[in-house]
Amino acid sequence: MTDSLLVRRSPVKPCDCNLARSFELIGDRWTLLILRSAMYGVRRFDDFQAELDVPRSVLSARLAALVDAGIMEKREYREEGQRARVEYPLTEMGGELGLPFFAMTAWGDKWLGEGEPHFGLQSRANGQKLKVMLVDERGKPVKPRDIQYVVDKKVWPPEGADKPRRQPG
Amino acid sequence: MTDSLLVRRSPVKPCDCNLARSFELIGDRWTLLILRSAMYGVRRFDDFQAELDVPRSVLSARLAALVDAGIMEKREYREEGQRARVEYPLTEMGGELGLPFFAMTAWGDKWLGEGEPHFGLQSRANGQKLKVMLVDERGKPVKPRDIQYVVDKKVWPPEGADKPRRQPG
DNA sequence: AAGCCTGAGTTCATAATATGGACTTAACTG
DNA sequence: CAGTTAAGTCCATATTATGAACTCAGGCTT
Repeated sequence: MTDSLLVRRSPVKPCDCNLARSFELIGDRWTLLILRSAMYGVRRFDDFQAELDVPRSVLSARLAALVDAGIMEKREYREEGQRARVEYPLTEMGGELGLPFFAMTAWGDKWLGEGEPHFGLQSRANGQKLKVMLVDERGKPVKPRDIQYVVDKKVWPPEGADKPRRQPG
Repeated sequence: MTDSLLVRRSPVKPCDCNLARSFELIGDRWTLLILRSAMYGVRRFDDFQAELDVPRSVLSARLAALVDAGIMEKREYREEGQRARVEYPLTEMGGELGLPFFAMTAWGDKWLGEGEPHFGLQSRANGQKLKVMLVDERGKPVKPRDIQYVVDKKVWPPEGADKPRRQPG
């Protein structure tokens, strides 16, 4: 009965890892906070600036990087009888960060929250609360104990070794 | 038929937001990469250092912060006939970042990946691939169109306004 | 027309962090 | 006893962030 295997390297090198790549793109405090606001619908330079109190020069650089990455779009728009303005809406790519962000919100609610969380999701159809889960191909929820990592079609860590100490979920 | 409402502030102030709080704790490139490796089972100082090529002084500071936050634990252990060593396993709190990280991985696979992803999850019981989804209280998957934001028990954005341009999922 | 306001930035001097390499310390090992 | 390994610390330099002030264009007011 060994204690759990000593894992000395990740099975996916950081440079081949889409999680690591994502973090390269958006894994920085201001970028994440900008995206949080964007997810709620904020779109204008000065509104991001006022809400987050981010230095204007940093905001400018971060928005440019997000546009460059395809996560936001820079767009001119014109309200009735107003001059043209700039807005930064999320693209489809950016919008789909909603799921990881909501999973992260749930984590924060559980581990950092005081009292009831302010924010949640519900079904428009029946008002039921929604949560993020791991499901199998039939849509059936899976228990944490039943989860295995797979790397390049092989179970990981290799046979004989214990499973990693922690599993998602 | 107005164009979508101009949202000028998030409905949850950053300082009251558990998502923003999470980002304060772990929203930094090295911290995220350290946690990625930790999720795969890496636990030792030099192994994090070698895998990520992170400056030792930065690694030291980040690990201390993660321990302080309760996300990792600093622990002495001793292998058979070896001297005592230090390891940094994830706590339960840290392990539960698996779900948001996996959601993020799926996003990266879709939008940044080239070719087939290297990493996935499967059911131990039947080998089925697993994915992250939004489900209602009965465990039924929900379509993106059917999702509403709720802030302090009220639907948001307020009635009359359009929904935010993008929805999670 | 002159001056004011607003949104969306840019510029720049200073402050805070990161970086990389060398150094330290405490067990073991041959 | 000298060498090695793991887990750090220390420090000079380089990079990035910060905050305040400035720019610029279009529209509004009188």
